[in-house]
Amino acid sequence: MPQLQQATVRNSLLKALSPADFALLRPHLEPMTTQLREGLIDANQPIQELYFPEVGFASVVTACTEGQIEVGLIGREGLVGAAPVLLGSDRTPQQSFIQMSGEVLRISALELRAAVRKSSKLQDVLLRYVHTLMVQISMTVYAHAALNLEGRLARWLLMCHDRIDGDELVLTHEFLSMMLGVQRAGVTLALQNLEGAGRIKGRRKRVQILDRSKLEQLVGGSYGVAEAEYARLIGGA
Amino acid sequence: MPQLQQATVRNSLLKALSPADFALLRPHLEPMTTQLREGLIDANQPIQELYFPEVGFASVVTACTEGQIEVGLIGREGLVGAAPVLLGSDRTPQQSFIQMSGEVLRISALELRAAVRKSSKLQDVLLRYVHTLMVQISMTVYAHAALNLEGRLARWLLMCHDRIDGDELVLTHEFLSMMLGVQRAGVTLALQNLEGAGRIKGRRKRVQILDRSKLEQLVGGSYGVAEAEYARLIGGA
DNA sequence: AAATTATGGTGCGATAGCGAACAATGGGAT
DNA sequence: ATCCCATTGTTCGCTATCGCACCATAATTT
Repeated sequence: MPQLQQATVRNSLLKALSPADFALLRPHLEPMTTQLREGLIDANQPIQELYFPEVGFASVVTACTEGQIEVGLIGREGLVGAAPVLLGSDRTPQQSFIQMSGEVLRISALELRAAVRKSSKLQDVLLRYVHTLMVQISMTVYAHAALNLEGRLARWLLMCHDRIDGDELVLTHEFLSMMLGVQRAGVTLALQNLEGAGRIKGRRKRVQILDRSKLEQLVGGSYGVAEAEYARLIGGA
Repeated sequence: MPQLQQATVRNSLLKALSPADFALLRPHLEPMTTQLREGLIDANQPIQELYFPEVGFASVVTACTEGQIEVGLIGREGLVGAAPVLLGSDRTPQQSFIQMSGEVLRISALELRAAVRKSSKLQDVLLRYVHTLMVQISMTVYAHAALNLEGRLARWLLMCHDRIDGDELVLTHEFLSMMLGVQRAGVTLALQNLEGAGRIKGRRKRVQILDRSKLEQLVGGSYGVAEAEYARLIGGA
């Protein structure tokens, strides 16, 4: 297997590292394909590995009494498992799994911790990423508190769109309903509204993003804040 | 003014520090009384100071288009401003202000950063605290997504109760309604329900906690997770 | 003591989303 | 080509909460 080149990785967190920091991680990055719903981080279990998504993305959810609620989305801009491990906990009550299949670069928690100890610059970048994740989660609170289903759906579509190539998301209404914590029929109606307004185009198992700016009108500012923090602190790709 | 003693501070994050780490911070801690609604951290402004609450607590809110929504609560267990500063951002899109007046120990961001650079053990403790804060915010997402007003109110009361001495909270329905992102009349009804079930006793501008376990029944597991992480990672006080 | 303001209590129509059905449809399997 | 079933579309009554308005009561000021 050819060594990974920083210029060819698609994860923008890895891209943003200094060449020296990337070299620290490179020997320990293992490419891996991911399947829909594949678990990456289990709740309250020691975290053995972290994952830099290259294609596809993962959800971070809180699993509570009934059903799970998504709190964050991590794609090629991030690192799944970063928050607990970088903050010094070997586990977390949250859970992460693949939401859209693709590829990740896996690294053992041990090696990541060692690399971070060697390079404080590396630690700094990753901690700044954790900050953007915290902002994202905070905006998710806002979205649930202030937006109706249609608005939350619009926000979710925008965030997914950022993390894929092209304009077409492959997912079912059922799936969306779980992530947003609402019933499936409600998703169908909300999607129809979005489609009627020319914001998206729905096909079976597919949602095509037609007009991002029209979607952004619905989210009451809950989209874009975390993204701006990322651009400011990590890199403006 | 007498030097602060670690044994007599009430902030449990300061208490949890090693004596050497506390000594690093001590010269820079300035006691300060706080007023209701006093701003501690402004949104998108350089953070000059951080605050260890001693008495009272602060809210972290996301200010968006319309109204602000509370995402977290920081009292004598924590450090206001910890998340952005420890994660390497000099500012944050969120805002923090005093929710219940009292006392804080103020420290300049400059001095805190310097101390953290000198002692990685100090940094580790503070980062673990940031982790617990992240968990708290995640559970706030869950609360908004899965609980009705009564449940969210119960959770909020429990969290406040942890951060005060005694059983009586001084606050108005109006205030609660802003924090929970609902209308004032709804808070009145929810409080009446809680009171009818013997969980609390309401007086004008006052809410007395009568039965914590009955309150915990309403929150669907959204209370306690962050607190358990704190006990596990910082100290079981 | 009277006036004023802040706070809490209550009622009513409107709406969003739930829960639970059932119908229609498209695409993969055989 | 046909069948089957996952997926999507649609409907209906129900409940929580909103938005608004109005009144009651306590605290504060004069």
